[in-house]
This record gives sequence, C-alpha cells and structure tokens, in this order.
Amino acid sequence: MNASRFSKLEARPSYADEVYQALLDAISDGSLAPGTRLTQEEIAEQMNVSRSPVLQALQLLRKDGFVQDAPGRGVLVAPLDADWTSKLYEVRGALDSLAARLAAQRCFRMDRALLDNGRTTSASSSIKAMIDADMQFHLAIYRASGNPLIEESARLHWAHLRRVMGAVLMVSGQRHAIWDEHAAIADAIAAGSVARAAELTEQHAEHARERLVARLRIVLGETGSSV
Amino acid sequence: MNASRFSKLEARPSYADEVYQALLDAISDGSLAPGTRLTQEEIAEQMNVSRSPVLQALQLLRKDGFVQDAPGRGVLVAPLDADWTSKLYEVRGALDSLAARLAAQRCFRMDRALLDNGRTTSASSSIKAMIDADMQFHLAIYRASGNPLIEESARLHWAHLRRVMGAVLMVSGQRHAIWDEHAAIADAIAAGSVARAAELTEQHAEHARERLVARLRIVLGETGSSV
DNA sequence: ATACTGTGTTCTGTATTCAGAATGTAGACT
DNA sequence: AGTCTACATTCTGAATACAGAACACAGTAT
Repeated sequence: MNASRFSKLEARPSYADEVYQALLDAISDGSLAPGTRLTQEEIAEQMNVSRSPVLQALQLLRKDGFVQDAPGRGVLVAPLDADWTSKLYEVRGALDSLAARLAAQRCFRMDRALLDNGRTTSASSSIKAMIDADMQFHLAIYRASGNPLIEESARLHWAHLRRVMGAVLMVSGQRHAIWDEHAAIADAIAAGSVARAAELTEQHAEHARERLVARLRIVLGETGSSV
Repeated sequence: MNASRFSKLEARPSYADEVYQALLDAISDGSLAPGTRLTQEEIAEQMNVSRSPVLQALQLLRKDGFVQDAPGRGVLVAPLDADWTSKLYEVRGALDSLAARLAAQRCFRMDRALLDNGRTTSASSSIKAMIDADMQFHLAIYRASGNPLIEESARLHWAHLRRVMGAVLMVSGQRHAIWDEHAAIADAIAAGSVARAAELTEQHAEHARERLVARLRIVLGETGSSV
C-alpha cells in the first residue's frame, strides 16, 4: 500500500464533545434561555446518549461559566449578569488590542468582503447574521495576529457575548457606527500603525461595552451600575 | 433553631475536582515530567477512586493544555514548547497590563511585605519559594484590579509558567532584576499613574518572556526562534 | 392553624461493566 | 530472511448500576 490515494477520515469526535458543542450552541444563540433548568437525563434522552457524556459536557460548560450548579436540583443555564459582562468586555478589550497590535506589525490586509458584508448585514439581515459578521471581522484579526491562544480565549468570550447581543437586540443605527469603527481599525492595521490600531481597537471595545452593558441593564431591569 | 452557633461546613469537593487539582499540581511543580505517559487506571488506583472521575479530570486538563492525547495509548503530559510559551506570555502581558491599569485607577497600595518577601526569597530560598513569591505579587495586582476574570485566566497561565520556570532554573541575578521591576510597578500603581503602570508592566512581561523563553530554548536544545 | 418530622421522589456523582479501537507479537507463507 | 495476517493485550469512552444528598409533601403534635 504505497499509493496514498485515500483521504484521511477525521476522527469521530466523542459524544462528550458533541454534547458540549450542541449545548454551547443552544446556550449561545439563546434557544436555551438563561435560567433554564437542565437535567442530565433530559439531555441524554433528547440526544440519544447515556448520562456519562452529558455529565462531562456539563462540567466543561460549568468551568466556562455557561451553566451553574442549581441549589440541589440539576444545573442552571447561567443568568445574564451586567457586571460580569462588563468585566468580560474589559478582558476582551485587552486581548483585542493585543491582536490588533500584532496584526498591525505584520501589516495584515483584511479581506474587504468582510467589511462590505458587515455593512450590508447590519442594514437588513437577521440579528444572527449581524452578530456573525461582527465576530468574523474580529476573528480575522485574531488569526492574523499569529497567536492562536488569542483566538482560543476569544472564542469563549464570543460565545458569551453572542448570548448578550441576542438578548438586547441592538438597533441598526448602532450597528452602523460599529462598522465605521471596524473600517478604521482595518485601515490602521493594514497601514502598520501599531499604536493607532491598538488605540482604535481599545476604544471600539470600550464603546461596544458601554452600548451593550447599558442596554443589558435596561433589559434586566437593573437601575444603576455598581462598577 | 434560631441561634446560628454552628459553623457552616463547606461542601466536599467532588472526586473529579480533587483529581484535577492533584494532577494539575503535580504537573505544574514538575513532579510529573513533560512527556510522561498517564493511564486512567494508574491514576485511579493510586488515588483510590474509579476511572470515572479520572476521565473527567483528564478532559479538563486536556482543555487547558496540560495533557495531550497520546497516539493510541493513554494521554501524555504536554511537552514544553518554547513557541507556545512565548505566545502564552504575550497574552499574559496583555492581561497583566490591564490589571495594572485598573489597579492604578484605584491607587492600590500593595502590602510591602510582598516585595520584601520577594527580595529575600530571591536571594536564598528554593526555586519553589521564588516562583511562589513572584506569583503572589502578580496575584495581588489581579485581585486589586476588581476584575475576577483576570485572576481566573491568570491562574491557568501561571500553572503553565510554573512548569517552565521550574524547568529552566533561573539564576538569582536575574531574579533580582525582576524585583526591581516589581517595586517600580508597585510604586506606579500606588501613585495612580495608570499609563506608567501599564507600560512598566508590559515591559516587565516582555523582559520575563525573553529571559524565560531564551533559557527554555537552551534547555530544550532548540537552535533558533521561529517567532 | 402552624411547625416539625418522616418518607418518597428526583437527581447527582461514582463505581462497574461492556464494546470497540490501537498496539504489539507470534506464526505462516513466499 | 522478510512480510503479512491473526490473535492477545491494553486502553479508552459509553452504558448501566448503585448509593447518597436535596427537595417536596403529607401526616402528626401542639
């Protein structure tokens, strides 16, 4: 068997991984609402597996902060928390800024389609498409940074943010402002302006944080900020 | 039962958590050398539990990058990797810088004992004590930042770094330079000099990165840098 | 009526069993 | 001798079985 004519078939992901992904998706896109009670048996039955892989998946999700231990009765899809989200944005801002700096050092030229696509989706399409375009833009920068750890962390952050974004239903006017900022960031990176790219990115994260957290507080019926 | 005379007994951590911690400690402090093969049965027997909690613990550790899937035969304690470590330091630097900025905004006055303690340990004591003092210094800043997510991420980073630090056996001269930098950072934070604290911290992380990664490459017998 | 206690139900985490995949080894064949 | 195949071994991940903790409810005593 010298002729390597056969394509490698990728290893089947374990059930535990699949359950993890399925739950993560459902939680991120809001189809599992914050506060929902989950039991291992329920999930196991619905996905046609035993409780073992479900248990493992839930442990992973707990570590990531997507579910909490409910008092005694199963686990809870983590409720939305404005303070926590605000702090998550702080971390994300630092990471985004780092990624922008690194990408600018390489004068990364982003595919303009990402920007164009973002603008068009922000005008018309669904919330989901808007969030997705947003994420794709930032993911491109993470990848361009050459540091895979950034994307790894950011993926988790974005899963959390998707949840919040979906819940607060940003209006398209705000979305437009976002893509102006995106364009400026892309230009700075392509021009190799390291400091400027970092600064714009930090401001962008800060703006996004303010917009999002303020709206989240309204949705949650919170009165003031404790942070 | 109105008199609350009884101290709450804390919930017993699950076996899975305990196995996770025990393995994490052993890997971080080097008693489980990089490249060591681990089997679930071995661990289970040594810790007097069944394979179930061990499996869960290993999944967690795999997600954190402390172990890898060995080809077909068990898992492997992750080998040290200079490039990867370098990138980890990039992320840590960004987070440290953020923490320093936030701590400086609050003019956090650090307990001088941490600094004094660091200097004395760097002169005489064991490697372990030196690393510990280093970590305690940075942990204090993370806590002072008021953003618990920073400490959460950083704990993982430090577990990785402890491994590397232990492996390269820094000489005490370098250690001394570190505590000069620490003192300067603490001063800047206490003075509320946000920008300066951030800058010093970033430089500190960069220095530490260069020192550590260079030594690691020597230990690993690598020739050049691909980053 | 109210407060307390005992019991049933529910759900988790751990142990145990089971089935499948990968490696190593011995033997057969050229 | 070298190579291929069949089998034994080893190890994992999933399924099942088991024991203990937490809540809910009912019944009893005051």
